[in-house]
Amino acid sequence: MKIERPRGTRDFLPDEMERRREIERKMRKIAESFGYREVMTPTFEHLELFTRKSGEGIVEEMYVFKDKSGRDLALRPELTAPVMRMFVNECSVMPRPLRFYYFANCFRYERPQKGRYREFWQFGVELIGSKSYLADAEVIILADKILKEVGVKFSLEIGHVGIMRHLLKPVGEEKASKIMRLIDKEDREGLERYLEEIRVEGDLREKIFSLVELKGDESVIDEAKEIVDYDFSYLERLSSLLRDVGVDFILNLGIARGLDYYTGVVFECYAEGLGAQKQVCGGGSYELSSLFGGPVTPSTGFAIGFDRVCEVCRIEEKKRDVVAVISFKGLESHAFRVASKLRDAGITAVVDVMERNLKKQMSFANEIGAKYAVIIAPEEVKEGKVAIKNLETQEQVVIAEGEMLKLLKFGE
RNA sequence: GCCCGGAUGGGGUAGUGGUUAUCCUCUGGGACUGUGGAUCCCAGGAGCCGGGUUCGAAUCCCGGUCCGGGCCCCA
Repeated sequence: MKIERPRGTRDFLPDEMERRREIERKMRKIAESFGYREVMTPTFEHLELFTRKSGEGIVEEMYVFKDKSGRDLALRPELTAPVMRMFVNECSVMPRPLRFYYFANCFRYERPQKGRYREFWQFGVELIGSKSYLADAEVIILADKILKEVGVKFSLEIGHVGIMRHLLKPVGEEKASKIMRLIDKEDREGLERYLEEIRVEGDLREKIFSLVELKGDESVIDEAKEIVDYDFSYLERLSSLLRDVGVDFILNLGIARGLDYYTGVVFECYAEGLGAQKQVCGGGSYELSSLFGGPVTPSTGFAIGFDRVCEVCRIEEKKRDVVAVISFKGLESHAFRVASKLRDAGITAVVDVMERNLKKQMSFANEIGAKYAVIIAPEEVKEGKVAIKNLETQEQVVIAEGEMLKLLKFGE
């Protein structure tokens, strides 16, 4: 009986891997051009790292296990918490701000769907240590640039959870959090019911519903000012800066987060063509450091759903040029030696390992899309020469082995 | 966790409660031991798993698994 892949996991064949690596390479390059440096954290962590951040409820959606000493561990469901743990543990004296990026697989125990897998990849950044709107601006510009550069069609929505939190101050923190969660879920009926339950009525109730509906260009800030007495200059300066540098976005004051550690600006990117799982990027400013035993450290970051990007973006894989080294029976060692020379020169060279006849070797070279065949034949070997055939033009020349590199030209 | 639809060689498929499961493609070999894409020949390889109904099940029924779509969730 065959053994199948576990549910929600995927195999990636060479064509697809080349494409994924190409997309990954572009993302890395852009992040690095902004001064972000790669970090890596463990594939599994103490369960508590994630429950402290997101609550006990998420245990249901994680791969949780005990190790042989009975420790509760979990495969990472995301990377912000691990990166912040690392920051608290080992980065306390590094100059601020810190610019980190990561590209790694994550695991969630959820029902697989289009664009949702149990093992999936996230590309993300964390900009740690600045409370300025400039930090949010940089991170948004970076996310925007990456998605544009890989050819994703998306819309960017920016909100600010501080505004709603300010409005909700009178109801107390706990109730405010619950309200934020209901807003995040877009559960308007549930919100209605809850507000009734805790007897939030009249003016405040109206204001909550009005604020949630505010979505559009910067004019929504003026409308919001009518609703809540809050310092909007942060959002105004951010909006203005983003416009100045050519980032397209809309403001959506209805964006909330179900979790309490988001502190200010939050943003999301939605792509077309992904069905229900259309969010390709989510981010915002947060404060997790103190939750993990470090000093209060304002941070901002985002995570891109790499697999979703791969599904909708335009990037094609880069095919490697290949040279097939073909030899007659008895000349295999020559073939291996010639192949080795080509490889040393940076060329991908494949030799026959099937002990096939010449015709089959040629046929195979053709099938794998080799551009050249270097043919090792008895007559030429005697004179220290090889035959080089261009498989596209069918031209063939005999040349001294030492000269062969000159004839192998690849388009670029 | 819930709802809907699927599952036949590696890929794509046909078919019917009853001999040896169809075709295409593919893979390996040969025709063809100094040269690729063509052709021909030979070989290889399949009814998701478990249970039930039946003289007989790949086919009908039930359960599970996996895939696709949707809900929930989405840190």
